[in-house]
Amino acid sequence: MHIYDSVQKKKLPFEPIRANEASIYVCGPTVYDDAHLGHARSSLAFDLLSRTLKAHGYAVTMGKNFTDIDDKIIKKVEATGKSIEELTSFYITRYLEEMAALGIQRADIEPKATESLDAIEAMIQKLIDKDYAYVISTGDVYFDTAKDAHYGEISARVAEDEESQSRVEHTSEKRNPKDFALWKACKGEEDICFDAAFSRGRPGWHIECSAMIEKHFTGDTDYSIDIHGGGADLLFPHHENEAAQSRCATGHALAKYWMHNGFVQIDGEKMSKSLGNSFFLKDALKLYDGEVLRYYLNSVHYRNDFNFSEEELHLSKKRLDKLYRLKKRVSPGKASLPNKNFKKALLDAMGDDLNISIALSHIDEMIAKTNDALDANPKDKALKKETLANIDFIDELLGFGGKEPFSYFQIGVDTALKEQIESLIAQRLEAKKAKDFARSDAIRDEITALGINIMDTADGTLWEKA
RNA sequence: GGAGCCAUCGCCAAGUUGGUAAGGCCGUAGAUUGCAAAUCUGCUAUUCACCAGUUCGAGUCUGGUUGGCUCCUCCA
Repeated sequence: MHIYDSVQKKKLPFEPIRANEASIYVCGPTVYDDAHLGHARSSLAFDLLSRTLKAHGYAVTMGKNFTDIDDKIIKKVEATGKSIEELTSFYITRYLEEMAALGIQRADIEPKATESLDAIEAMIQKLIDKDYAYVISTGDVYFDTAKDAHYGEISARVAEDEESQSRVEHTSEKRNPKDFALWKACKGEEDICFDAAFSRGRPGWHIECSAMIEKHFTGDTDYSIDIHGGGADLLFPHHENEAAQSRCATGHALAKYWMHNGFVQIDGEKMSKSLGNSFFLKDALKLYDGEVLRYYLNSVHYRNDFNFSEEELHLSKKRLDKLYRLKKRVSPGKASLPNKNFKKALLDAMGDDLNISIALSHIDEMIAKTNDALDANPKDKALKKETLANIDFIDELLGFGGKEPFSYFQIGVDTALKEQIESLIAQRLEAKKAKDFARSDAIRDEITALGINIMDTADGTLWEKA
């Protein structure tokens, strides 16, 4: 299996620290607001990575944090009058629910910053002791980038360029403009802060991840974890700083491989709060089924930017529908074993840095071939069982196709409507039997007007929501 | 101003070490159907933003041009 390392900028064979094991840590959200499609894409990308590694036989340990202490959270606390606990646990719960709707498997370790303060304080203290960090008069603690010879290697940033044209304003007693805060001392008495040896305050953003990884993963190996993931915007400064802290504190590298997912864009621009073009996941899930969203958001390679459009989403659903129509055709029944070649083709495609496009094309090919064979021999039981197993495997590896096929096509149809449809179909059948095609077509129009498509098959009339 | 990514059919989108353009949607012709729908089959880029170069051979390598995006501030 190969993955693309965004530090070395090339595809590398995946050789984990420990044979047959894979540890992944992904930067999770700062929980001060609802998740948007961009969060979904990142989660989806690393869910796919985790599933792929598992299918390739690795025992995966996935860690994903929640940043639950931060300026933005504090602002929101002040604005809403809610407690920080109340606020963050609300968004964490919602985040987990929404991700579950997308079929994302829960991480094995889900640390929160506020529950990792001991590890954070310990790591900062270690950096101070080793003289990689310094405390200024306000009590803030900064990382001294000049002391780290390897600083800049993660994001491949030239050391000289930052000063003159940087958009960052530097004030304070920082020794170097690139130095970043490990700990921010509290300023007012009302501030939300915690006691630490160096000052009363709260952790900087970057140190959290390093400390949590250190706490939950690190052993006495050359790297703390195998793969560190996150959005492409985290490469600098977040991951650069994480790597520096961990390297200097622990004496070994943070991650063996770094993977970054591309952005979700709206009309060709990055979706972000500041541009005001965010599409919240909760709103998307009101309009579309989570599985359809998952299929759509995963249909483009994780490293590419993803231009979201509702039109494309609908087209994408058509492709998923075909899989479920096939499933309908081979259901109900018991799955046997997936076709060996098919399974291998999917594993190979996904094993090549998650080449989802190739995987999907194999699925489409399998669908066409199976339909063809079923047209020729509708009672091929062995094929039906194998097909069910193929679809089970798709669900395991890619996370779609797992629903009961009849219910998939009835999402959003209530019981009353369902009864109405079935009654109309029965009436139409009567008309057809009497060869009263004018009437049967009129009934079909009536059904269509309800937003339902029907199709006559050898097994009777089937219907699905348009 | 600095750093990087990207540009493939009407649309979405693959394309390891250069070897003669996957797949899906749409469209179209046909099989099937009372008609549809669904399903299947055929057709649909001599060409990969543009220019020049290396090569027997380039979408794939090199240089340049144009256009788009991202990072350098919180950000998935």
